[in-house]
Amino acid sequence: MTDQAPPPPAGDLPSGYDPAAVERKWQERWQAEGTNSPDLANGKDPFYALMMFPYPSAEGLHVGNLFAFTGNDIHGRFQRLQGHTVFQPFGFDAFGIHSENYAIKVGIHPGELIPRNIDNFRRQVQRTGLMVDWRHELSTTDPSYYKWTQWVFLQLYKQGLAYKKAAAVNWCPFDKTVLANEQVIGGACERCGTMVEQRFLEQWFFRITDYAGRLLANLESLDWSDSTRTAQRNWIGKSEGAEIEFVVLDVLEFAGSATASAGLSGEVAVSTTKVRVFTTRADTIFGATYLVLSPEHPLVHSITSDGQRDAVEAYLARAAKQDLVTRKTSKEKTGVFTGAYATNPATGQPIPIWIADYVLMEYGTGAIMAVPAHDERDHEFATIYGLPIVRVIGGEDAANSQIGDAAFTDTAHCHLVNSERFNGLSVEDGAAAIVTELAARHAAIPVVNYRLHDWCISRQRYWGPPIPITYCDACGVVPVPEDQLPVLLPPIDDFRPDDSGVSPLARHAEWYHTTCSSCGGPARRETDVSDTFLDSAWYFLRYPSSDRDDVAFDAALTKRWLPVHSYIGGNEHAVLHLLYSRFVTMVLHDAGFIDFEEPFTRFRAHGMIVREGAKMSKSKGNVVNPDDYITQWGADAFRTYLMFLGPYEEGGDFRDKGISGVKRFLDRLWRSVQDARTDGDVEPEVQRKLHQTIRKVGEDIPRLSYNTAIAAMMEYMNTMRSGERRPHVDEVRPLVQLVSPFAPHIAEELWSVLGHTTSVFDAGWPAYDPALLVESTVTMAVQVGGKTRGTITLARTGTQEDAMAAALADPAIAKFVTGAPRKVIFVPGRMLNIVV
RNA sequence: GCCCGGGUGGUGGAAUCGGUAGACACAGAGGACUCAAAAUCCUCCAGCACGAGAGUGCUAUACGAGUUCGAGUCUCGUCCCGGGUACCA
Repeated sequence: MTDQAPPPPAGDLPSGYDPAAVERKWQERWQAEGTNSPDLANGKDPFYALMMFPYPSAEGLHVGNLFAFTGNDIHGRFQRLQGHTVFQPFGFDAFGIHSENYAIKVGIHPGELIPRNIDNFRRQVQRTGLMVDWRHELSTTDPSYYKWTQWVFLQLYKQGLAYKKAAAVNWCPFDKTVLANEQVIGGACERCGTMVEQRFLEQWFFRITDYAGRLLANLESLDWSDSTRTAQRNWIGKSEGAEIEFVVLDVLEFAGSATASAGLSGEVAVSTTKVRVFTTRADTIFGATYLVLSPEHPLVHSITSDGQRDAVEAYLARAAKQDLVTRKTSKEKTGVFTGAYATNPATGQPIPIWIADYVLMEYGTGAIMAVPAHDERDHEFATIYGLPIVRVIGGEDAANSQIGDAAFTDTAHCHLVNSERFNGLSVEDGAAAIVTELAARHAAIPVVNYRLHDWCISRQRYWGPPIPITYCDACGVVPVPEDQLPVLLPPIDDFRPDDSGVSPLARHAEWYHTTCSSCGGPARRETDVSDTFLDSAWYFLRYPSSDRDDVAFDAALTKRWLPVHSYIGGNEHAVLHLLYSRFVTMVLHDAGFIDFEEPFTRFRAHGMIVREGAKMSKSKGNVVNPDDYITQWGADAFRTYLMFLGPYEEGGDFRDKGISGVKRFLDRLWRSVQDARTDGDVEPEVQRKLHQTIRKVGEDIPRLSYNTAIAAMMEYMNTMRSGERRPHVDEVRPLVQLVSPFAPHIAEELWSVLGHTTSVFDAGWPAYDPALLVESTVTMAVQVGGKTRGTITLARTGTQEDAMAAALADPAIAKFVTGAPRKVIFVPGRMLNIVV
């Protein structure tokens, strides 16, 4: 192992502090006394402190997991010290392709592997001393959990929000499996390197797009990290524009002259075929010189002219074979002419209709009006294929210049040109006026489009909850009745995917063939399992009710504990997990199961930790193993160090030697309690610093500013123990309380040494006295002409005159005051600036 | 490309409202204690210049402008690093 923790402080515990013994003792006691298990039904002031549950990998807990959990634990413990009943549950997100692929690799069934991994994770988390209520532990792979995941599916189905449609998936012909987008590297399968193809398979989808508007609008009122809200906003991608109809010209009468657009007029009949396009730039319609359809567009075959048919078919075949990732990332523009024309409704002129794969079927209408003068992609395409480029937007001083090598995409302070009666209008007014006029002719309609797609939840895989649907020849699609849940995942020895493109579940004949719950006749089970994102889209609802087998979640408990008061997790889930959770919550709200529609009142994203400036990875061999550090330094020191190494929401740099500073602090705390005296009085200077520290730590923790809270406690320690000073017990006791969220075991131990018989976490939070915070004199900076030249000490209530007198009395300052001050700026208690 | 973060000593990082830049800690140097070491405690620790010294001056928060009595903090432009996203019409 290259990632050895540095040696622990040598010697034989000079301070008497033995973290291993202390931590074992208190973990056992918490367990025995149920310290971390709140009374969910009656506890006052509920506070639900949730962290994102982990995927239990075989490698064990990553230090990044612990960083996340510890930050949540500190926040939860602090809330408890403020008088809340805090519920901090823990669970495992253990279904999915990662587990399955790993199981295939090592040749052990996931049903055997996962419980092992979970045991190891639980052991590691427990060692860390999190205030977790283990009575409510859950695993998504447990039938008593996924029974209710299937129930959630049925609720969406009942609401008409689950439907089936054919959709493209990545298919590796060698591995005979469906791949997620992230498993396709440069068009090839990440495992075997075979070029990936696309296949169309029937898949189950959730209509999350129906909720796009609400998911977007609610973001405004959520107390979430701004970066997370922005990411969601961008992902939903609202864009306002218009759908415009272009009537296709009937060219049958002159097959063979497909390229001669000049010869079109007068000889063509107007057909009833119309192409609908979506555009956000209706103002540029006079510059729309051609249309482009996506290769999958339904009109492609019917409008293609005989002369172009071979070329079009060839293009479609090539597009169909290409994998999804390559198609979406490749920037080269390719396309083919259909031979058909449509009338530009603004100019009345015929324009050619092309097919190109840069137009995506799943967005908008799958067709665009191309304006090469003002859109980069259209410009590139038009340049390659020699299509006309007509400028219709003028800038402030470039109104008449030609379009050169690049599209002109500015809109601010621009106006329409070459657009007949719309000339001179601003971009915004022009778009509105054109849409209004086309709408009057029934050729356009204002439309809002979202980038967000419906959520594909089908996985042609083994390791997931079966989708609770059956197919009956007589009754069609029949959902499994709720009282027949769960549909158990059958044990299958060979769970590898095969060439068929359907889930391995289809090979289990006994399971696959069932009876129709509606007519009693023969039926077949749906063989797809659901996406792991569905498992995690509702788990927060399950935690408080995890011991209930008759309902997914108890109504009263849910009302009491949800929405989640505080949710902490990584920004890598900023979009999908959080969005899906919000969606499922909204649906359950609309179905009347819960009375809130947003699951997480407050969300904060934590940062990432790196090690010695480099990202941690197995291949670099620089992964921090929490077990090593906890063994050598103790969980308390490890937790506190993780929180000290940088701002929690930004992450930090784990430097191996840094932990010694935190350990020294805990050693010093230990000795301070042993050395504390009960005679005499507290010292006013120390007392003031104490009260300042209580305030600072109490303000920093809710802001997740853990690193500065720890620094403040260290500062206080330096004051209290300055020069081996023997502290008064009243100076030490509150510090034990302040430290307790960070280093809970040592705090409990010292709290009991100080004579308390109950948990420090039931002792409340120390109060500070505002009157004791202020000092009678203040040190103020004195500037001359804006440059700091010295300081003066002044009574707190000192006036500007006092300050001036004191400043001028100091020759080091006075020497810069060369003449009568032109201006004096005085900020009471802070600074004085003399401008000469 | 676009969208978010970020850039401060040898290092990780402080500076909450525009008001003494570098808290706290690591590393380093020196000292006390000790036969010695460890542990502990104390002192020093941005750069440059001048000074025997106490000290004094100047320059410093990626770079360049700007606003202001005063900018790490606000505005504009540029560069670099990290994360997310990818032809979204």
